[in-house]
This record gives sequence, C-alpha cells and structure tokens, in this order.
Amino acid sequence: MEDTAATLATELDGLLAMARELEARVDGDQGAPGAARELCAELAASVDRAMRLAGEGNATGRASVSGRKAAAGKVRRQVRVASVTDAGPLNDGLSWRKYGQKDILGAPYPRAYFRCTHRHTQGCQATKQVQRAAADPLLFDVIYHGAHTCAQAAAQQQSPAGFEQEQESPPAAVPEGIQWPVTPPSFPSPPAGTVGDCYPSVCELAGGYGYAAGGGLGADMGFGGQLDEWFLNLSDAFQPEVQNL
DNA sequence: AGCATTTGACCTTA
DNA sequence: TAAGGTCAAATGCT
Repeated sequence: MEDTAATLATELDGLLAMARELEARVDGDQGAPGAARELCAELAASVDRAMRLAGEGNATGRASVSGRKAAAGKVRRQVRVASVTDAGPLNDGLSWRKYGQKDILGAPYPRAYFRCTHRHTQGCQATKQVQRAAADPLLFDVIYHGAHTCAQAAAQQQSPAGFEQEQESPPAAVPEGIQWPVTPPSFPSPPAGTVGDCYPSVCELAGGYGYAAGGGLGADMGFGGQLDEWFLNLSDAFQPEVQNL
C-alpha cells in the first residue's frame, strides 16, 4: 500500500521537525539536563533514520498531496497541530479572518476556511483550512495556501525567534477557531515568503505546541507531555485508515 | 461604528 | 452531478 508508506513518511517528517524544535528549545534552556539534550539529539537522529527507511517505499520520500488543488500544482502546506487544552486562542502569530465553514463528506468535523485579515488592505493572498482530525479530537490538520505578503508576516519573518515571539505576544485580535468543543492551539507558521508557483507541493507535519494561557511550551506540560503528543502522532502513522490526510 | 463570525447560496472542478 | 471552495448578507460583539 503506497498510501501507508506515504503517511508514515509524512508522520516521520513531522516527528523530525518536532525533535529538532525540541532540541533547539532544550539547547536554549539553561535548566535542561544534559541527558535531555542528548536524548533529543538521539531522537532526531533516530527519526531521520526511520524516514530514510520509510522513504525506500516511497519514490519521493514525502507524502504526495491529494486533492484538486495539489493536482493543479497550487501551493499547499499541511501542518498537524495538537491541542492540549480545552480553551485557548488559535494563534500562529498572524491575523486570520474566517470566511467559511463546510461539512466535508466522510469527515466527522467541519472544515473551516480562513484568509488573511489584510487581504483587502494589503492584497495578502494567504489562506488556510483548519479541520479536526478524525482520528483524534485533539489533533487539527491545518493546510496553508498561498503566501503571506502582508506587513505583519514580513515583521514576523524578520524575527529570529518566531516561536518565542508568537507565544509571548499573541495578537490582540485572534481569529477564533471552529466551533468545536476544543479550540485549536497555537502552532508555527509556514514560511511567510513562500511564493505561489515556486513553492513545491509538500505535506509537512509540524509539532503540537501546547498552548497554555500562562505561557508557551511547558507551562502546563513538561517534556513528558510533549512527547506524549509526539507519540500520539506517531501512533497515527500506523493507523492510516483513520488518517484524514 | 467597525470588525469578525455565521451560514446559505453560488461557483468551480473532476 | 457531487463535493469542495468562496462569496456576501445577516448577525453579534466590542
């Protein structure tokens, strides 16, 4: 089954990204024990090896993108995020305005459509779709289309520590998510500079960043909790039949 | 008053 | 023709 290999590769890709992110965070955390840093490096290396193995069963080494948009060669960047709280703003550091919501055939949850708040004022063409994963109510699949060309995105891109910034100073007006029991958490934004036709069609899974009102990663959840989210994603990779990708 | 969200209708695509 | 994506009027919130 090619889809299984593709899903596995995709999940591993996301795991690697998360491992590197955690590694970077641990490196910047003076209080983190050396063993934790070594573990992070080992985790990243292990996932990388697993990705190579998974890639052998998949010509591209990455999951291909399905759907009309992908077939048309449009920009598409998919991110899976995990929510660990029942309340919290959907915050990726950028301003989104919801313009639609649709029930998707076969999906238990509706899909919400967002576009950049500055679409009309600055001509920013970025849009995103947010849909709760069928397999796990705490996971959200976020698909970005187009590139942010607004001033806000440019300012965020210039910041050397984007993750930290977005967690320390969330925008005053945050677009609320879909009307589900659980609100999507914060998550890293895709590159603001990605340009439509130049950006390859990729399916990337990035980490679940626990959002807590009092702060960023670790406010409510330690490494153990973060890893729980990781392995929640990992377990999904071995259940492709419940994946909504 | 201005802005965001909701939601039914319309458009596009396979 | 069905399903997904977008529009735009109505409504709510600050």
